[in-house]
Amino acid sequence: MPPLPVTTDQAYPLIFAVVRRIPRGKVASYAQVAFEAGLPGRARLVGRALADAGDGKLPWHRVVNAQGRIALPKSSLDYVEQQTRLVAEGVIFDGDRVSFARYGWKRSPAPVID
DNA sequence: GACATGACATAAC
DNA sequence: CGTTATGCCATGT
Repeated sequence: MPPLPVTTDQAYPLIFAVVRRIPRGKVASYAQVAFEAGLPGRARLVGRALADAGDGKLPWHRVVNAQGRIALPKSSLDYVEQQTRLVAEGVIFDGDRVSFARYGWKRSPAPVID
């Protein structure tokens, strides 16, 4: 079955709920947030949701693009804000990128069966 | 309704 | 590393 159609009014709360449970010091990609929210393939919608957010409590800074980079113009104040907040949480930038291997949020760490 | 734009992703070259 | 192309979906003109 194809993904159920969801209006943005319904989608935003789902997206925010996922973003809210990204732990401190961890990051998630837009695509991952969309996926966890039950909206596969809607990464762009996540970006819009965060841009529209305005909720001061929302840890929007823990969402970066698939390359581990901040998805904002480097010249923007929001860029600096996001980077500063991440660094404050202990995230170390490798140049302008963060390592998903070290800081990527894994909802439920898959137990390795050997 | 066509067209452009964007806090995106993926693949190909 | 880079650029281009394609898919994607909501908004604004």
